[in-house]
Amino acid sequence: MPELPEIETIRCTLLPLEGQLVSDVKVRERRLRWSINNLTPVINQYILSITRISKYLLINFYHGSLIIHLGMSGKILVLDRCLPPQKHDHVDFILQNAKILRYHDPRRFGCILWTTKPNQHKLLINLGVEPLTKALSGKFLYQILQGKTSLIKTFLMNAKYIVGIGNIYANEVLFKAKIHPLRIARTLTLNECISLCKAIKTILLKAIKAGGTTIKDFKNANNSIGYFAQQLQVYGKNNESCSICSTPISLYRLSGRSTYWCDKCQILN
DNA sequence: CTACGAACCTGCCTGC
DNA sequence: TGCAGGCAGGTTCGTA
Repeated sequence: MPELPEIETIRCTLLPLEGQLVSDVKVRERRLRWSINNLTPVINQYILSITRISKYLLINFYHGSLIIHLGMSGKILVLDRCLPPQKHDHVDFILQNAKILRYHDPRRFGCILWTTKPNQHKLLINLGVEPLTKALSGKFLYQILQGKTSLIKTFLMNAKYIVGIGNIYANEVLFKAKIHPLRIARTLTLNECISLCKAIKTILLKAIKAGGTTIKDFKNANNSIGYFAQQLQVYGKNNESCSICSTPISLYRLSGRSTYWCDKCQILN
């Protein structure tokens, strides 16, 4: 479900929980992507901060952190009081103010892991640059593309190089930069890397401002939808007219992922 | 080392 | 109405 803008949106709606004490944890289903480990260390501990690395949410305590990933279908909700758990409501964190932070994930591709050393955790090391920091520049992008024979869209979605870009935003960013998704990564020119870098930052920031993209069921922790879907130019627009040139948008399945582009605006050299 | 498809799961939608 | 098949916002793993 969620890419960087959606996780960041959820993080912002969770910020009021900073400073709260976790009074109890209820785990109903441990079998996520990895089995949920022992979460009892967070009981009677204060939430110091809630941060994001890549698509991971980190709930930080004095002596460790919860690493939370939402996979494809995960949701986090803050409930004002304890409502009866529904199907796939796998974990509740009960706060001292009686609110509940509830984790819901039908497909169970997500994870919740407690760690005392988040900086050394295997999920968080070996990640690429955060796209909204200065570390990502056109020049840097050009440098890391050298020698890469993968397709540019596949490259953008690989968190080893740049984190946070999933299928929706990879399609949108390439359209904005006028680069064909099937271009071989290393063939991009420096100028194309500069415009691609600019497109990444612009689109991710706009999507965060819009509260994320709700295609089907994305909701933030307050159960509100995001409005970036209204600004999508190609994702999910198969056969609709390109907003720039009216050419019908193309669709191709690239390694299991729907890939959308405008054949006229995005030239394959 | 790189790059790609399969696999992990459930739910929903389409078409027969 | 039922059922098979395809698809879904992510990531890791095995294989070439």
